Amino acid sequence: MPDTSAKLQPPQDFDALRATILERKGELPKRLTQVAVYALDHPDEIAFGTAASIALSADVQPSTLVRFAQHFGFDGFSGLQLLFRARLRERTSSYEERLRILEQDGAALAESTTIFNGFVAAAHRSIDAIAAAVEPEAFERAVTLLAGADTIYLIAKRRSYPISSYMAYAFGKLKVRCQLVGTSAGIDDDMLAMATARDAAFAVSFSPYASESAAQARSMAARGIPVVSLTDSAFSPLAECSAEWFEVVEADHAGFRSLSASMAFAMALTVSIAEKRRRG
Amino acid sequence: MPDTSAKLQPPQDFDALRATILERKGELPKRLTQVAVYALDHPDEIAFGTAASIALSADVQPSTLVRFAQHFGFDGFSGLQLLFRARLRERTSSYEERLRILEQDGAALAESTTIFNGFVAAAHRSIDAIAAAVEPEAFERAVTLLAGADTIYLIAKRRSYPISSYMAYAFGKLKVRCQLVGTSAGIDDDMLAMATARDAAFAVSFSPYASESAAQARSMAARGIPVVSLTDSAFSPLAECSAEWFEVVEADHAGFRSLSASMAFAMALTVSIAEKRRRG
DNA sequence: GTCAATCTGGAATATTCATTCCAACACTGG
DNA sequence: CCAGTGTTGGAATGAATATTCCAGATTGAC
Repeated sequence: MPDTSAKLQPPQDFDALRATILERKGELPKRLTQVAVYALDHPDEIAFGTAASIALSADVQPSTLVRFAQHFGFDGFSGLQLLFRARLRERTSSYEERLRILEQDGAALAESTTIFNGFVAAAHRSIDAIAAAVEPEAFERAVTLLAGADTIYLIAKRRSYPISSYMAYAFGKLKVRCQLVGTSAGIDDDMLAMATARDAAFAVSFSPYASESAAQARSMAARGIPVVSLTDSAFSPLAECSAEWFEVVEADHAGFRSLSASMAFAMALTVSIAEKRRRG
Repeated sequence: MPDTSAKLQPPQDFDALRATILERKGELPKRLTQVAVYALDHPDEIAFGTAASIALSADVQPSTLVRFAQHFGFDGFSGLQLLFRARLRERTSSYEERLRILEQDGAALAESTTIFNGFVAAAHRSIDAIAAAVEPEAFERAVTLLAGADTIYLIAKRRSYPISSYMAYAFGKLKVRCQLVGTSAGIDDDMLAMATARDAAFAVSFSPYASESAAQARSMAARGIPVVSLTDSAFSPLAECSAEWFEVVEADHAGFRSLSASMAFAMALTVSIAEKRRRG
């Protein structure tokens, strides 16, 4: 029994284990690396699951889990699992602590922490708001409309641009044809001129509205190309020329809005469209 | 078999169980009361322990635990234990409980609605996860580091690009000098070559990692330019070459991840940096 | 291309665990 | 004091689980 790997002292707490794993990740065989990645990325699963269930979702054999544990000096998988459970017990208490701090609001906290907590809270609120504001029927209509289009034109400038750019990326992966409008200067209008009534457009614009986006959406609508839009007010210039439009009010922190809710909406729309196409 | 105690419907979540226990506490026999008290006082023990170990520390027999569970309509002790475990998982996100219901009753709804609800739930979970994962001290260090830089280089490709593009927009509004890397092909490396040790970089990359981003971050680090990064795993190539790095695990819905949490983080970082600069 | 060393998958095994069962016990009402 | 009903402890059981083992596959060196 050449106990080369038998560290007599297995790590005593989760942080030590984590450090050891990261340190030795280079010299690990393939399957053990796979376990290492899974373990650090899904610690909760390790804590709660059984060897069999974890093995399944990490796509390895149960025996590999045992080997992995033994490689780091544990008796078996169970010993390693104990550390993951201990971590969970401690973390929940520290998380509750954090929530308490968040509530009592920090005179004592670093300003960055206050800002961070503020954006986290704002994101939560925004997402709640959009969940309440979007009517399932309207969403379904929008999906049907866009799924039926030959090419989907994505119109967004400035602050909205990250949303359309992410949609363009996702559509690419999902093999849905789309055109991202607003990239390089100049060619936008030429691109839009090629759109036909068999296409459709999705426009995003928040106050203060980029006049260009509104103008482009209007001209599309005038040519019989249906427009779906995401905006932040019923008075938005986009609303009036859209076949369907959705209102998302991103909660702000200190006057700055994040895009968390819009991003969730955009992804839901993107995936729904792809799914509807796939089904015929 | 007088199944007087056989509630056909056992409590479905921890709060319901807790309520039921408290309600019926008076009419419980001695040993079962003992278990009830122990269970509500040491929920974590119930979640992780084995029937034997719990019995030992609650000073009852294992069989009593089973009887206790059955008394409340469960099949056996294991069924009850599941609730305690679920609670521990979901304590991280109080939203999840509410939203899980949204997710699971999708049969009657249009598919697009299910997808939408799924992304809303995933966004909530992601944001909770990042709130728990980001240490205030590390965040403050990252802010200080980036606020002290002459120019902030933003490195991100593909799926991460919307994040850096939004940061670039916000930095522009906030009058913080930055360079967005990854726009047009070719000039990226020339741009990065101009960076000096007085600058800093912020890199974002999620699995599957764009090798370009990692290489650029590494080369920056090698030239003494501090790198802060946002990524989704401790094994990310970004983690090892960063002065500070943050882990955000975006919850996924049907395999697709949105960027809600990353967006909130990015905004918090951006605004914090600007704020720190403004104050000197 | 061959060999040795290491790694991997999956069946076989040993252990641990929850559960059941029954005899002994403690209350309660007559 | 005596049934009768409900409760309790602890051993027996059977299921689930972690662990071990070995043959086959893979990798790396020469």
